[in-house]
This record gives sequence, structure tokens and C-alpha cells, in this order.
Amino acid sequence: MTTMSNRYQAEGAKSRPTMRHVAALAGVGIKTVSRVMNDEPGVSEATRQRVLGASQQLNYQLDMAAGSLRRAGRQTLSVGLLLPSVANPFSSEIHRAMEDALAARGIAVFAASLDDDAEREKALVTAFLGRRVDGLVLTPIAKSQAYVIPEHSRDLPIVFIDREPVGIEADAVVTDNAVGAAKAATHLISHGHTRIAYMGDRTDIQTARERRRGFTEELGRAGIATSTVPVREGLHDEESARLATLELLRAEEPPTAIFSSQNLVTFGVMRALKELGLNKRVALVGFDDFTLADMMEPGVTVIAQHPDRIGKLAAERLLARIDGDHGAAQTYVVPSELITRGSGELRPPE
Amino acid sequence: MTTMSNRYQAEGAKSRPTMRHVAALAGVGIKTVSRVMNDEPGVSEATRQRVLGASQQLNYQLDMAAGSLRRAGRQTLSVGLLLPSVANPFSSEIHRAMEDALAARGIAVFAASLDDDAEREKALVTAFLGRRVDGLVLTPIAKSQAYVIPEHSRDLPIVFIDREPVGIEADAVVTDNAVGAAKAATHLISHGHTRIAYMGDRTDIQTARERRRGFTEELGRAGIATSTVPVREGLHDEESARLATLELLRAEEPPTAIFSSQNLVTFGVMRALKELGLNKRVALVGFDDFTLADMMEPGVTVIAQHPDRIGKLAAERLLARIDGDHGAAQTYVVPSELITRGSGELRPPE
DNA sequence: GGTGTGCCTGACAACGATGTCAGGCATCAT
DNA sequence: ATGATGCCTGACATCGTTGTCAGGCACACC
Repeated sequence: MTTMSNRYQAEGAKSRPTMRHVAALAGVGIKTVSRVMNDEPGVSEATRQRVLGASQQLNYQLDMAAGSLRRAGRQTLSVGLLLPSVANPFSSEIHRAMEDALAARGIAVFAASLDDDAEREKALVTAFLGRRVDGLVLTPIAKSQAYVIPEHSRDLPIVFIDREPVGIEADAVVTDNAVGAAKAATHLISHGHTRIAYMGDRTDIQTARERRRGFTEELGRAGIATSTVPVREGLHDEESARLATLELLRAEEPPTAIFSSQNLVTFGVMRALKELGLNKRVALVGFDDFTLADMMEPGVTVIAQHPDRIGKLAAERLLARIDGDHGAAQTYVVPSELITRGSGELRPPE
Repeated sequence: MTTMSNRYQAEGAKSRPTMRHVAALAGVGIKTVSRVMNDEPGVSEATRQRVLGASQQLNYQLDMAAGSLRRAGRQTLSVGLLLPSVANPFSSEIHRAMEDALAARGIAVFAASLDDDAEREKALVTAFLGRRVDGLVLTPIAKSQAYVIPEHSRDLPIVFIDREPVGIEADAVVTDNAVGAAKAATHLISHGHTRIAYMGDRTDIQTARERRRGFTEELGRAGIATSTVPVREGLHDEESARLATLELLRAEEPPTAIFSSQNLVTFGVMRALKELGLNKRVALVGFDDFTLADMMEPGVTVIAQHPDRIGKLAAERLLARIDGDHGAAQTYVVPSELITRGSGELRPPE
């Protein structure tokens, strides 16, 4: 039979060897092969070597999917990771940190991009559930995550990152958005600014709202009438931020400092400032650190997030849940950090 | 029985419903449920609705792993992607492009980072094979990829990206490294430079060698004695590139132009030039485009690769192979592009 | 010699699904 | 009435592996 099937498949796809093939070649039972491949005790050294030899000869490899089908607990040693985009630097650093933390346990990561699309979020969660991942880490974008309640209460570990979920109680790992934005405000105020503009992302994004709240509350605390604060929101890319900034700076009584709530927005602001030759006159603090920020003219002061820590922490929480931690859901806050590089330390003109 | 198991598991992990549960609730056979879930024909509309209702009520979801166990061809609708690092911008753009091309077919992507570690390459390939991926896309780093020959000849689709594999004939998608580097050389020569330094990456990386070859060959063609070309290699990060550049520029007869073979090296060179106040005097062309290159002083001229096209093409080739294309292995070359921004157009001092 | 104690080992069912196949029931032509 | 033809449907084996369990064998002890 073996011969038959070999000949039959000689010119096409050769099929992968199974335990049965290894067992036949080694002259043992299939269960013994299983024991050897899984490093289970109770196999004599001689048998072990025979099986190992046969398996190498056939280039045999255990089929994890088939194994976990029968195995208790059904672990697949894979998890799903849903990010705004795998190509986004912030996301990909989280991804990397998680990978490192999970690789130690032999867990592989399915990664996917959401593009701020709520439908895609649900579709991808479904796709990963169908693959029976051991856990899910996701950046929520849909209005509510209640749709995963059935799975979550069936004990599927889920950790939300960057944004807290709505409609479900589950672990989350987030940056101290409001506090970070407040730090930016304090920093600019302490350098003499009172007319500080806020350039913000789409308001349907929770972190954007938090940053705005932290920022304006801090201005209020400092005695600056929040009604006088120029606020531009709904900026989701470089170009819209650039245009909004140009408009703002050409208006009467332009701001002497700008706080931008996100990477791409910061880039747009930088472009506008440079165009108008104001890059060394108008102060700027951006939320999110970025490559080459120190090479700008002047260097760009930022509120840096720590995607590596977020990723690591998320992975640790996920592993704890996978290992059976049934404690109450909790939100973990990773502190942001002010990094001064020049642009945030410019003083207003006399 | 159903009641029993519900009560039993009320306080712990509820188990996931299976087809049997759905079948029991709908009062049909298990195979009928299978037909409905897979949109197979031959089910009356009335039965279909009953099954659909039951499956929704139980929140049932098909188990892909179990399904593909029996299904012909054993497709898992997942592929493995091995990158230098998922956090590397070049890699993550490839990743994104692949994801988009594969998502249309419902294929999920396992992504992992190699960190230029040959052992990790093999370990991760093994890990993905154990998960029975339908295909593999990988950036080779090990000296030879002959170890995947058994799987490849068993019809596992494999596409190499960025670098060509060694010891195996398989599809590859790469940038025209030598041509791109030659373009950089031509560009600098046409702007009057004859003393052009080459700052290169580790020579064990194939693309680095190709870039160097293309660069020096072009200088030779232009009549520049290659023995006079300052070459610094083995630079793998910003700091080593910065130091090498400082040393080079402080030596006698410093170059009037620099070609850097890679992103991080370019950053190091930029830092050194700025430190010495030479950023507007010494010309620079870097291999690899990067964010904010146009915001530098001056803007940085680069040979841009097209990671999005590389990713898309790799995904297309992989799908073709998955669909049974048994044509000879082929290497696909994605052309690079010269983007002028200022730094590469600086002329040498008289 | 009988028996208990470990240590190895393999037969068998099961995991959750799909492929195969045969059977039941209308409908329709003869 | 009889047989042929389709359409639905479910019993059963099977995918590759692991859990369970019982059996065989060697050794030591009484």
C-alpha cells in the first residue's frame, strides 16, 4: 500500500507522512510514536531512538491541529492580534513586543489590520475564532464589543489595547492619554504660552477624546479660558492637519504654541510651520514619538507612548488568562513620557 | 444530557457548542448542519432556516481546524510570513500589502520576526509547518534554505522575498538592488562628484553585496578607479554608521558625496553630516525611502524600494502556487526608483 | 513457585468536522 | 399500478492525533 501510494503520487503532490507511517517504519505502535514526539515518559531509550530515526528519515512533523483536536483544553498555541494597521509604526512595535513575549511559550501570532473599520473588526474576530485561537488581543474600533461576550464568557482570553472596550468587561492596556496630554499643556504653559492650539484626531476615537479632555482640563486649571482655545478636530491624516494648521496660523491672533494629538497630525503641523517659516517661532508638542524627531529643525518635543511596554504587558495579561487567571477584569495604564527636544521649549514672542 | 452539561459548566468554562449540539437542537442530522454551514446545496429552505436558527441561538461557529482535517487538500487558509522584524517599516509594509491581497481569499497571516538569526528562521519554519500553513513567505537569512526542500517538493508553496534563497529553487521577489545602486552612482556622478564613498551593511547580507556591486561597477564604468573609492562596510546600525562617517569625513581628501546602502546607515550618515555642519555641502543618496525624508535639511534623495509592490507580488505568486501552478521557479524583480529631494543634487565644491 | 510491582507497549475510542453512500419520499411518465 | 427520476437527509467511516486502559514482560520478594 505504501508503495502504491508512493508510486501514485510520484509525479504530483507527495503527501505528508503521518504517525502511522513513522510507526510502520519503526515497527512500533502509533501511540508510541506519539509518546516520543511529545516527549512523554514511558518509552525505552532503544525504542525512542528507533522512532526518532524513522521520523527523521521520513521528515515527519507533528500535526498540531490534529493533536489539539483530541488534546484536553484544545490549545492551538496561536493567538490573534488585531491592530489599526500592521504597517503603523506604533502598532508594529506592540506587535513585536507581543511576539517576543509569546514566542517564549511557543505561541504564534495571527496579525491583521482593521483600518478603523468596525465591520472588519467583527469579521476578523470571527475569522480568528474559527481558527480556535487561544486568545485575542485587539484594538477596538467598533462602537461596542458586546458581540464577543459569548466567547469571552466561554473563557476565551481577550485583552484590549490602546483603547478600552465598550459593552464588555475585559482586560485592557492603555496609555495615560489624558495625563500625557495634560503634561504637554503644563509644559507649554510653563514656557510662557497662553494661546495654545489643539489639533486633534477623529472624535470617534476614544484616545483622541481622552487627549483632548486632558489637555483642555489642564488649560482650565491654569486659568486659561477654554473658550479661547483654538481647537481643530477630525484630523486623520497629514494633509488635513497641514491645511488646518495653515488656516489657523493665518487667522488673527494665531496661537504661539500647538499641541497635536497624534503622529500624522504632528507631521502635518510640522509641514505647515515649515511652509510659513514658523518652525522656530511657534512651539510644538506632539503626542507620539517618531523616528528622526531629534533631527528636525528644531527637534520635536513629544509625549512618547511606550508601545513596547504596552505589547509586553498585554501579552503577559493574555498568558495569565490563558493559564487560568479568573480574577476581575482590569485596565492597566502605561505612563507616557515627555521628551524635550527643542520645539516644545520655544517661548512666545514678547 | 444537554441540561446536565449546561448545569455542570455553569460556574466554569462553558464548552463551545459543536455541530452535534446544533443538530440536536434543530432536530436534524449532523451532516445537514455541515451542509448548511458550508453553503452546500441540497438542503430544503425550511431545514436551512431551522439549522441557522439553532446555530445562532447557540452561537455556534465552525471549527476550521477540525474541518480541514477531513477535507480534501487539507487547506487551513493560513500562511506564514517570516520577516527580519515585524517592527521594521520596510517589512511591515510588505506585511500589510500581503495581508490585503490574502484577506480577499480569507487567508490569515502568521507573522514572525527573524532578527537575522538563522536558527530562528529554521525554528519558525518548523513552527509554522506544524500548524499546517498553506504556504510560506520568507526573508532568508540562513546560509542555505535547502532544509525546506522536503516540504517544498511535497508541494508546499514557498516564496522568498527581499533576498534570493540559496540551495533551493523557488520563487523569489526582490528589488533590483544592483541597478538601484548604480542609479545612485550615476546620479551623483552626473552632479560632478568623483570622490563618492560607499557606506554599506553587513556583507553576509545578499542585498548589501548586490548594492555594493552595482555601485562600484557603475563607478568603474564611469572611469573612476575603484581602488580610490572609500568603502566602509559591516555597518548594521545608526551608531556604527555615524562613527564611520565621522572618521571618513575627518580623514584627508574626504569624499564629496556619500551613498548609504540602507535605512539605518543613512540615518547614521545624516547625523554625522549634521554634527560636522556638512549636511548642505556633502551630497547624500540613501538606499530605502523613509518617512519625513523630505523634511530634512536638505531633503534626502533616495533610491526607494516598493515594499507594497513586493508584498502584493509575493502574495499573488503564493496564491498562484496554492492554486496549483506548477511552473518553474522564477525570480521577480521589482524596480527601485530614484526620488530627488536635494541632498543628492548638491554639487562638489569647486 | 507464586505473586506483586513497575515499566513498556499498543488497541481502541474519541476530538469535530466532511466525504461517501444508501435510503426515503414525492413526482412523473408509462 | 409500476417503475424511473430527483431531491433531501442521515448513518457511518475517516482525517491525524491523544487519552484511556489493559496486557505483557522482567524482576524481586516471600
